[in-house]
Amino acid sequence: MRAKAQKRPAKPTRKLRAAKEPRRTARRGRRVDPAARKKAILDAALTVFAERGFGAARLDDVAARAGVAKGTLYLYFKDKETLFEEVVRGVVSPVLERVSALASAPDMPFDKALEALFSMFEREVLGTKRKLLIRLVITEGPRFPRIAELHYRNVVARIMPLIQKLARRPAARGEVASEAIARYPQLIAAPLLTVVVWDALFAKIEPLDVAGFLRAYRRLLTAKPRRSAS
Amino acid sequence: MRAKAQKRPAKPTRKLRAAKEPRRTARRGRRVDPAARKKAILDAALTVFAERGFGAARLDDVAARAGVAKGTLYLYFKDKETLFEEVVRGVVSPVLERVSALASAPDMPFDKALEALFSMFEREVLGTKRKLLIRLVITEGPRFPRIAELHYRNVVARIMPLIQKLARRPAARGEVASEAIARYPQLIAAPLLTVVVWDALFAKIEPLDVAGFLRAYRRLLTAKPRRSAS
Amino acid sequence: MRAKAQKRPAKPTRKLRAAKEPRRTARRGRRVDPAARKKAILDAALTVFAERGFGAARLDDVAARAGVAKGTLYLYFKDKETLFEEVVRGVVSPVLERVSALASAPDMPFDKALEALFSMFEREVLGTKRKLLIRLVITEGPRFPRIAELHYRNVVARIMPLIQKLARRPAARGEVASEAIARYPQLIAAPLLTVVVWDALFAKIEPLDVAGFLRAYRRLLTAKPRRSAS
Amino acid sequence: MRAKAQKRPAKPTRKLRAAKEPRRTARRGRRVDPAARKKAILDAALTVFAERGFGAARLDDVAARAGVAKGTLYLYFKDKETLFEEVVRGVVSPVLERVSALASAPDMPFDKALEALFSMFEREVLGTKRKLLIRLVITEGPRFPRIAELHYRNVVARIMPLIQKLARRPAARGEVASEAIARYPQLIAAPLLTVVVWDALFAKIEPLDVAGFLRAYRRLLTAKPRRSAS
DNA sequence: GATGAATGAGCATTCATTCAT
DNA sequence: GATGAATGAATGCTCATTCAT
Repeated sequence: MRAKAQKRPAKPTRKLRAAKEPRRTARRGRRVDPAARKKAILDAALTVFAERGFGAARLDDVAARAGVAKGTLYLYFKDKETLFEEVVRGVVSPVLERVSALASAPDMPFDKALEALFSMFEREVLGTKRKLLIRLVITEGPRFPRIAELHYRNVVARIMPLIQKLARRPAARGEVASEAIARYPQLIAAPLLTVVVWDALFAKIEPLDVAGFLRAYRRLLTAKPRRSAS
Repeated sequence: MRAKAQKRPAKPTRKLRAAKEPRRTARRGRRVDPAARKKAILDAALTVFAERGFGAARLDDVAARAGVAKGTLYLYFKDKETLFEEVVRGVVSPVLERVSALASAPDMPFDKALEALFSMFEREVLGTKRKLLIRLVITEGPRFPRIAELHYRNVVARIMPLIQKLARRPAARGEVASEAIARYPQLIAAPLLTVVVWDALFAKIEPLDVAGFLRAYRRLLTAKPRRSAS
Repeated sequence: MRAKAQKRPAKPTRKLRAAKEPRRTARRGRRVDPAARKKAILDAALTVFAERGFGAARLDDVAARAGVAKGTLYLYFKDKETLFEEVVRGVVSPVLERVSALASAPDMPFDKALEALFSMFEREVLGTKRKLLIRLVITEGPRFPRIAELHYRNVVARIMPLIQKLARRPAARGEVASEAIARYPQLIAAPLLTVVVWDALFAKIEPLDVAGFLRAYRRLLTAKPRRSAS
Repeated sequence: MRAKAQKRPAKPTRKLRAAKEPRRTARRGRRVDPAARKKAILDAALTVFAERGFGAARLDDVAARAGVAKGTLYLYFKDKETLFEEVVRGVVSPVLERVSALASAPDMPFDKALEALFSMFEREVLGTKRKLLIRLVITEGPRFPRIAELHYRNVVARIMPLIQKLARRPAARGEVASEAIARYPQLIAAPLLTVVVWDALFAKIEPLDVAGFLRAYRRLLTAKPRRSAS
């Protein structure tokens, strides 16, 4: 009996209460712009997913927070996974454009570029719900290879070359880190990651002076070495 | 997401013991040392929690991997959360001793100390299941304030002063980073965190030369500035 | 994001109420023989499936009727479909043996064999819950090709040759129907089907004298024609 | 059961109208005749109900197949049950007239009448969607007493007397079955039921020669006994 | 009249926890 | 002490029904 009969997404199983099932209510549609509603759901979902992780997040909570009925979620997203994916996708893209803009700035000196990059991060990521996304990706990435790949392709694979380009500009020559950064662009991510993680875990116990920390890191990257280090 | 988490042999609808089959009567061979059994459970739990996160981890899996019955878990741990906390606690402590040892080394130069610290990390953390713990804490910390605090107290609050002490030694004076590190010991954690996260997310897509990356980072920290930093 | 991550039967989604989820009760196992319990579930399921059809049947009802918790069903059956299949399978097999016995009876005259067959049907099928199964198969067969096939293989393909064998025995020669039955063994099923359907639909409105009806049918089959019919 | 019921194009998460796209403003071309629309819905519903059974049938599918919006169904029918009942009612009536015509034919010999009746059945029922209705009634009748009653009153209670009348005509005297049929008009239904069920379940595995089968059955009914039946 | 977005009750299935053996 | 069968709360998803447009 591995029948499978005809194909149907979920279950052939359902309903029929025989004869007099009441079938209740149904409030009216709030007549909201669908795009706005979709955004509300995505926002709510980002928060809930970030708070509890994909697995533990309850769509009931997402719906409640978005101010819609549970079933409405399924009008906009096929299922929990799809919702999750769209949350990830949606949060990332706007930032990417900013980064690209930076990289194409004609001849900004390396330290200026770094400063711009880091402060953009502070403003656009740390200052918003986007920082939740980063932890979410760290958290769920390994269990959802697609999420990791998506991020690699959309974020990592795009930002790293930009960083390398910056680091190799003539203006950067002679700074301690330019060579190292060109080879390990992860050096740029390291402090940002650290800030996000520290903030999530220890902010309440001992807040970190984010701006100071990032400034200190930038100095490391742009210092001029005496001779050659090590 | 089509992500369906780990592969496990499709649970085969437990075969009912043919009603009156003998039942391998006795306790089962040798009486296992309770401490060993507890350790087996903790080991299994670390793996399972790391693979799936706290929420998605199933105690069935932990029990199976530890080779005990599900009920047995409850003889050793009050509940899933307690087990989780003990996992975290148990993994961390051994490393701490190593770090303390480092810090008390009489007058190791800063760069040597850093090298020792990083390579200890490579060996004792990245090379073992302990790296799983780090992601686990990043992942679950915010949802388990106790875990975060525990970590802060046991790890962060102990290691940071050591680092600061190292960074302030006379031998470190004159290196670009010494001042910065003394103020932001998180600078030491940054590359380690980065390695752990990169490895978990992108290792398969584009592996990172961990040793090289850490070496490069160390160079940043120990470079001698030309005049003054910044 | 068609990730699919690692394979896992159902959903990677679950649990984690963060920290203090009560987790309640849990009555004791009734210490019933597993085989008996399985039978109780199958019995309950037959009734419920027959009452409402596969789709509309609620496992809650099955569990309640079997006197077990809902989760217990899943200890014995992988899912609703599997339960359904086992219900079908379980009900049919005992009857088959009876039929085979009939067919192997040395040289019972055709009319005796028919009488035995029909009265066996009355006793073993109409008089029991097995009659529910027949309607269930009619009802769900087309939507569950596996059920139909299963039935064909296990019931139809086994009974039809027996009937043909009976109809071709020398003792049957000369009776109106022997030739027809050999060619269309469905002739034997026709009255039985009719009884089952009539009973299910109209018994309350106008009961059918089943024994009389079947006797009348048998007479048709065993009458001796004057010359040749038609 | 792996059975997943009918195949339907995986519902593609309704594409939201791009927020302010024109909206094909007007009513949509020609105003359709309400009666025609009702008929379209009933036709669609018969198909869908027959394919999946009442419980598993989805009004979404009915609406789609009828080419109307889901809400429109409720302009024509109070609810799913009412729709179901009207489907049943609507399909049956036309056939009844044919049957009555048969019965009132002055003195058609019994075997002719039978032949006419059976071939009418082949043509008007088996050859059309009406055969779906029969299975539907068998399937859902017990759960919808109204449906069963309706059928009894409209079909059974009307056809049976006709058959009895035929069977009692002088022309039928002397045939094996005439007496039996007069007493058990279900004898006439038996082969028809059998054909419908066999066709639904086993047609693909082993098709039945319907015409041959019905002819053989008619011979049984019209054979002349040698002496006296049994 | 038509529409279809929104609603929310309903149900299959999972899994932490208990407890009789 | 150990076991694992049994429990039942929890949650993703479906779909009949409503109602603003």
